[in-house]
Amino acid sequence: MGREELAVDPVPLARRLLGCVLEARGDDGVVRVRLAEVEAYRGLDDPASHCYRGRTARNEVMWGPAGHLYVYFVYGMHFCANIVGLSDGEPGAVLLRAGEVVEGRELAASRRPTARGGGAVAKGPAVLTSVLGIDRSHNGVDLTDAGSPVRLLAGRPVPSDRIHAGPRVGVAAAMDVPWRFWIAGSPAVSTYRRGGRARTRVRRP
DNA sequence: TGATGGATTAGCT
DNA sequence: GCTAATCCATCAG
Repeated sequence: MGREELAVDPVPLARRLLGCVLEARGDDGVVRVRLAEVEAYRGLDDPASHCYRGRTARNEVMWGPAGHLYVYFVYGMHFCANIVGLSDGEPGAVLLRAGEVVEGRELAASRRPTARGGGAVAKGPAVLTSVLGIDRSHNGVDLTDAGSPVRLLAGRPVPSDRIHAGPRVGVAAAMDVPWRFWIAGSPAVSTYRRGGRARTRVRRP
C-alpha cells in the first residue's frame, strides 16, 4: 500500500484499512493478519488521542509521515499498534484492534498459546501485536517499505454495508463519536467495553 | 519527586 | 462480573 493512500484523515483511513492485510516477518517466520476491527484517533481535536496533550517522546511517530507504525506500551504488559495517517504536522492514527490470522497460524498460536480461537483470530489490540510479534522495537517502522519487517498489504475490499461503526472501546473521552469500525460478523471483533474510571484499585496492606 | 491510572487480557468466582 | 499483573507518561505538589 502506498503512502498517499494512507496520508488521509484517520476516520476515513480506518474504514479503508478494514480488510487490508498486515504482514510481520520475524526470525521464526511470517504472520499475516486481515484487519477486522480498527479505531480512529484524531490528534489535536480528540481528547482520547495520545496527541491531544501535545508532542512528546512517546507519540513522536504520530507527527511523522503517514504509513508508519506507532507502537505504545499499556498496563505494564501490553503493546498496541497504530497506523499513522495524515501528513507531516497533522497528527492522527488508527489503532489496530483485531483481525483474522490468514497466514502463519501455528506461529501465531505459539506466540499466544492462551488466546481463544486456536490461532485463527487476533481478538483485541494486545493480542494482535503479540501474534504478529510486534513490540517497542517496531515503533516508527515504515509500513510502505518492502524491506520493513512489518508491512501493510492491500486486501479484498470490504463492501460498505458490511462495515459497522460505533463508539471506541475502553475510552472515556469523546464517547459520542463513532470512530470504531469493524467488519460485521467477523469472529475477530472484540467485545465492547465502555470506557470510564479505572476499575477499583485494591491496595494491599 | 511521587502518585496515579491507562486505547488490556486472562483467569477465577 | 471482578481482579491481578505491572511499566511509564503525565500531572500535582
